[in-house]
Amino acid sequence: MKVESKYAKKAELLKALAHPTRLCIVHGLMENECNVNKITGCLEMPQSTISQQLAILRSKGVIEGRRTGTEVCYSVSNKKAREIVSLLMND
Amino acid sequence: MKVESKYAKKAELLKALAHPTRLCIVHGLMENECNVNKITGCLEMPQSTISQQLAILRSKGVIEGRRTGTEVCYSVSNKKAREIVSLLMND
DNA sequence: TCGTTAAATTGTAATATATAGATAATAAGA
DNA sequence: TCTTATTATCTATATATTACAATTTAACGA
Repeated sequence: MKVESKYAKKAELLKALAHPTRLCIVHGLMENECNVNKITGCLEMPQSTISQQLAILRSKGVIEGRRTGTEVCYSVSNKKAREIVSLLMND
Repeated sequence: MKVESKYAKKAELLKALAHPTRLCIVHGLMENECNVNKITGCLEMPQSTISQQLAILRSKGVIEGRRTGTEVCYSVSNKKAREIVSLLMND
């Protein structure tokens, strides 16, 4: 792989996490998986905004959701993301 | 500290690193400190572009430079940034 | 003081990202 | 099928980021 694209790829993951709302979502999901509704309540933002941030995290492979009925339960599926957030938030 | 601002602050660090050029610079500086000129040669970009990225990293406290004569030697001054980049790049 | 080298700053156009309201899709239950 | 709950998508707008050329600043030696 070319050097540039290696860094580009890695930077993509950081970029996915480099936003207060998304960081908060991922950190929250690391402790307990939950649905968009709960997150929405927590973050005091319109549902569409949260849903859009979840879509970004999903598209970058950071999280994944499984649907049960009308709800979607999200969890952090990316190990590297998990490690980075732990490292970043521990203190 | 408010929860939002905690995440905002942490996200700032990630944002500083979340760019291919900046990530490359920091990773490079972790192995050997060097001046802007060398980095410029490495990355094949105009000097002003590199200098701008260095300014961003500096302003976020990721790196610091000490001047010797006409040159400025940069090094990674932020421990957390160092750890994140190691974690991110190791594989 | 001039000229040279190295680096920082500034101006600006192109591009990307964030946000929120409105609307659509999906699933379940009456 | 109609209604409700939950989540996703569309669209418009505001804001931020990025890249580069041009300019400026800083340090040095002749």
